[in-house]
Amino acid sequence: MQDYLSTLNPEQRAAVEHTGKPLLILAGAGSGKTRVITTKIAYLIREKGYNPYSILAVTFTNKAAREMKERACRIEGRAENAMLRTFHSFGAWFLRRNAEAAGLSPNFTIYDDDDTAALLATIMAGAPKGEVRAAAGRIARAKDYFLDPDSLELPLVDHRKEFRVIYRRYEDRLREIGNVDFGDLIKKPVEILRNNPAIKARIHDRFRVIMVDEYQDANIAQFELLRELYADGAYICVVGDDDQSIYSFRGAEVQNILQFPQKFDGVDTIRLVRNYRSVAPILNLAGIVVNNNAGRLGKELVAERGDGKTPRLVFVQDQDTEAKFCANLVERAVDAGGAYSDWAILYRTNAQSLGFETEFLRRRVPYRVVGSLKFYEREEIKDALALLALMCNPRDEVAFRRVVNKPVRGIGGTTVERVLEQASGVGGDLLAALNEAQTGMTAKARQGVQSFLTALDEARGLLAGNTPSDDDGVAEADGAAEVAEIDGNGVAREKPGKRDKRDAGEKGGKKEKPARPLLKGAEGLSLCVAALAEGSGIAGYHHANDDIKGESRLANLQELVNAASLYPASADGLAEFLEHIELDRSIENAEDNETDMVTLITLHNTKGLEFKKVIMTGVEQGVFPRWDKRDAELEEERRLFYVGVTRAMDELYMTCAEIRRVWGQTQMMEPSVFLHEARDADIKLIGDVPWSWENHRRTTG
DNA sequence: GACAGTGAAATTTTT
DNA sequence: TTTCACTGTC
Repeated sequence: MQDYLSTLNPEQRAAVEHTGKPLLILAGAGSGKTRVITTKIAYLIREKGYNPYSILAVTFTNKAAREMKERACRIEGRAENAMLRTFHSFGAWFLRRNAEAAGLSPNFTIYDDDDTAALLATIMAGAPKGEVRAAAGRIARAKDYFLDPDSLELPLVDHRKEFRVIYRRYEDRLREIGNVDFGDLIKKPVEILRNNPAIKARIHDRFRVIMVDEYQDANIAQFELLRELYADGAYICVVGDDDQSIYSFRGAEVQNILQFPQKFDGVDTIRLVRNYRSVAPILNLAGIVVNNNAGRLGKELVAERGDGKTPRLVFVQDQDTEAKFCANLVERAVDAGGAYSDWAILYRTNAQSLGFETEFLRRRVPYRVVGSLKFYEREEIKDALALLALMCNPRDEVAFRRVVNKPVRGIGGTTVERVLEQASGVGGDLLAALNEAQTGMTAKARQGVQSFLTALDEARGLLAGNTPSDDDGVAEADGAAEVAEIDGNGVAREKPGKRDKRDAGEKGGKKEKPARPLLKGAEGLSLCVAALAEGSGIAGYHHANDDIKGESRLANLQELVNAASLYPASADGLAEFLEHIELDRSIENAEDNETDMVTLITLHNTKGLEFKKVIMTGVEQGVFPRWDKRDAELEEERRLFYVGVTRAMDELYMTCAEIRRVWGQTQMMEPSVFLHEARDADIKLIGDVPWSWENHRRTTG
């Protein structure tokens, strides 16, 4: 009758049916972890009578969250109402509903790492960009570890006493602006729950089941959040694999999973060690290498698939040979009836993808590069998003600075600083301050300010429930501005030219460019986005750049406009759109999944994925692991090796080059220490085995 | 504010 | 080698 349970193995089934005490599921690679979680959600609803509404399951990636929801719903439709989110998306959800308790307005927007660095740059005026970035990183790390500017442990992140000051000032500025950064999405909810018993009681009342996927990647702040969310009598279940912890450099704390049994009362532990993904020799190799790590919980995976092809270690001359070898291998397999999508090329650093791309392009081997799509990091997209953010929150200093004089409208640094100063008089509203600051400006600057404010106003007017404000004497300034623009400066040709273009659109004069291309066919929120991009001049500015450099920035803006059409044209819709973009930057390329292509991917990005055939490239000392890795960091690299190897289902190849060009210099390479550690595994050597490898074998083996 | 020229630096990065 | 941040000039 419960046939959805009958396909589980005994341990999986025990994990699914477990209730009561806190549960730690140690799930090795390929042991059916996602299956267990999704089945468990269905089971709790169907068999244990839990209201789906009372179930919270958190993951780290949006992709994982989506997949979990989809799979859980396939087993039990009511899972639709369970809350399956990423940690950060849950934090944002919680924070919007309890913004007041954190001294925030619910219309806050979320600063990404770039925004954070931009804000910090205004605090660390004059500091080199690298230093600002580093400090921004340490602030993020401090928040990962749940440390305040006045925490005693802050020196563990940065021992310099200036850091405390900088962190404090950063926090103060962020509060004044009324926005949050990624770290706040976790840290603030913890603080709210600690300081507001009523809110905490409400949350405890609601969430009776808490589940966490990839628990080995949780940081301290996330652990604290779980602790606050967890109510007496509720059920908590975390799933993870200490051997796959590869993000400690970003604050993930392996101790969370290692210490879980000590941190919660009466924890039950279930190990999932049957691997259904890889053939035995691959799993054996992975196990032998990761066994060199100390401080593991320790588990031996069992290859349910049994024996299979022996992993190959391929010695190649250099990186060009390496790329050719990969292309050959793939082509030969495809000629024999295989698919391109069976294959994945793994590398340690993004820079290594270039060689493969060049070779694959030349050979017409179809490929996709995972994770390199930086759509939301593009200048034009960030500009448009800053305009939208400013509309959402007129106190957003970072957004304001970014777009106030782009395109150039005569608002220089001095004016910007003056406006920021004045803004404190109008509750931090930078647009109001800008409007007021016009009195001291040249007519030209005033014209620029007017068109900027008008554009924002018009776009806001396109949101339901808003009408453009019709005050401020916008009309009066126009006449004077016209005059000023003409007698403005020596670049006589440029200014009138721009005006011509604008007029041409309306009068149908010049045909080459439609005046407001983005507005065509826009609907929903995209109408607002398009109007803002056009009206602010950002679209025109980047279109001009396209003409010169042959880029496709206008097309990218068009993409953004299209994406917005899914949201309602309202203030809430806008906030939702911005939040979605901040929290989920993965671009779902529907074609990618359907087209037959080789996957090029960094080792880090492969977690959670599997491929029939994997080529792990650049397995050389200095590249993987990098030179500077020792102790704990070396162990993390080793886990990365483990993750890479265990992605492979049927075939694994590892390539090791004799020489490699690094930053234009040719270097002699040595096989990775991980390969030496693997030498007791069954591996087939291919190519010219280097002297050092044989030598090492003789002396140690 | 846009440019050319110079010199130093160069991971991984779920959110 | 490439990329970028910084500097000085127009």
